[in-house]
Amino acid sequence: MDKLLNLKTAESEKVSHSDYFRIAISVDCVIFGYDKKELKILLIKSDLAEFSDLWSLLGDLVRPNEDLETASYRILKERTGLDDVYLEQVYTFGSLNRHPSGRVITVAYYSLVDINHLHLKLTHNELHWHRLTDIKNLAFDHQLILNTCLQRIREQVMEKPVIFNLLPEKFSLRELQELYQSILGVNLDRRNFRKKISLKDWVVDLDEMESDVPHRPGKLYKAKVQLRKKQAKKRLQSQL
Amino acid sequence: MDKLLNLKTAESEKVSHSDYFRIAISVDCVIFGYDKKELKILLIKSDLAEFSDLWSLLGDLVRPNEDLETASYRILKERTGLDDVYLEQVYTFGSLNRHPSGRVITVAYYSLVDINHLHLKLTHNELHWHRLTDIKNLAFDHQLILNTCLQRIREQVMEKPVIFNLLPEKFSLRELQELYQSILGVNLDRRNFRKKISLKDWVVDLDEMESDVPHRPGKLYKAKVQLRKKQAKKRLQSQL
DNA sequence: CAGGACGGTGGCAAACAGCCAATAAAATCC
DNA sequence: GGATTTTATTGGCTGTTTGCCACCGTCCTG
Repeated sequence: MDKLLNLKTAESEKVSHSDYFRIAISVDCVIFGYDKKELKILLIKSDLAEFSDLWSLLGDLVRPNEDLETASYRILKERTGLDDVYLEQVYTFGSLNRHPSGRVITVAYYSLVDINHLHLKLTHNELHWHRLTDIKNLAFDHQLILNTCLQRIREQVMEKPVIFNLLPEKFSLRELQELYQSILGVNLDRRNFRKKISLKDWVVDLDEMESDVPHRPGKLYKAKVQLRKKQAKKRLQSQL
Repeated sequence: MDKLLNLKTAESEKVSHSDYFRIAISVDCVIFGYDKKELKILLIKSDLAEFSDLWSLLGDLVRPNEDLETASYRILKERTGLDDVYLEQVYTFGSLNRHPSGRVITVAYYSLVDINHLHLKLTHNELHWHRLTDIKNLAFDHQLILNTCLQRIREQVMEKPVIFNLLPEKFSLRELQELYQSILGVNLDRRNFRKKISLKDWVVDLDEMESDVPHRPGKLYKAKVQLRKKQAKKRLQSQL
């Protein structure tokens, strides 16, 4: 039950109505990319003195007139220029002291983008891709948020065809396998991998070959379905 | 990135600092129980005129000095008297118009309680257990929240030993199977079920028998591990 | 003491998952 | 252009898991 107008309980414990509006809410996006056979995360230099020289996730406060998804898409659009990306809510973090400037509850989303298909405005904000394996100390509780999102994506990557959002439109099975290995952190048997992928019926053979590779070129494939913004919304609504 | 003190972006779009504190945050608990071979949900009569005669989930606004889990436990304690329950965050709902009285973002939790081991204060608040199959129109977006939590519990019930929170301490394998069937909405083969449970190593044979049953009594078991409040906290922290 | 309800148990077949190696095609190097 | 390197492509064997099925025993009730 939500109650705004019925504050009997609250009043009896000396909490005034306006106190309930002393909590701010933000979204933080764990933006995954994939390049040079490594999983990357997009981070920005923290703008808080407490965390000077630390990196943090991309996020912002939620505005009174936008819903959570809209806020996430806004952040992604502002930072990456993309607005047709895969985005999924993961978890909400609300510890009392997670933000040094006050009470901020944050809703974490993960996002998957094709790192080579976007051109960041890297000019005046310190925005950079970091290898997952290099990330150590993040500002706030962003390390926890990142770990939680990574765990979620690992769970989902074999269940739903989300992974293709990290790849260019055309890709070889070798590239796909290397990406899976980066995400899961294990090596996969090539033949078993190809069997499993073909069973899942997620990719379409394009009848084209790689070019500009220093070895025998492989066949190119594309994703059969691409889970993106619109599809994600439909999916949520269908839960009703 | 969270920003409270750096509101350049916001100001340039005519959003003042105080606007960010016009969003309230609540938690809503989907409290599952199990009785008479049916899955039940604990609901309360909505106290909003807009939703008169509709039932709603148990929830309340989050206080400025409590974190999300604390708020959920407080609600459970207030309503059910229990404070050692299994509780898990599921999803956060933040549509603009989900609450008729203003902007309220709510974090949904599901909870599993032993329905026969608690004595509700059913006196002056209209608080009742409802059969899952009877629930039709809930207040707010609570039907969506319920469906989302139900989906989550269905995903988790074969993965983690959470289900025992719905049962009394001692139970027979038949009771356990019937509970699984209620949650999953399917019938299970008895022999396969028993094989699978014994493989999972979640239960301990108590060397006791059912009594007061109008048929041949079965063996009684108890849960080997009980995921409850303290364990849940440890689990979250270990993600760090 | 007969009937009803449930308890307890295992084997067979199909699908799936993990493991392994040999040949072919293209690029590079000399 | 021949040798070398790198990767592509493909299938069968094996152990494991999953799904499906039926009978006899025991306790209770009437």
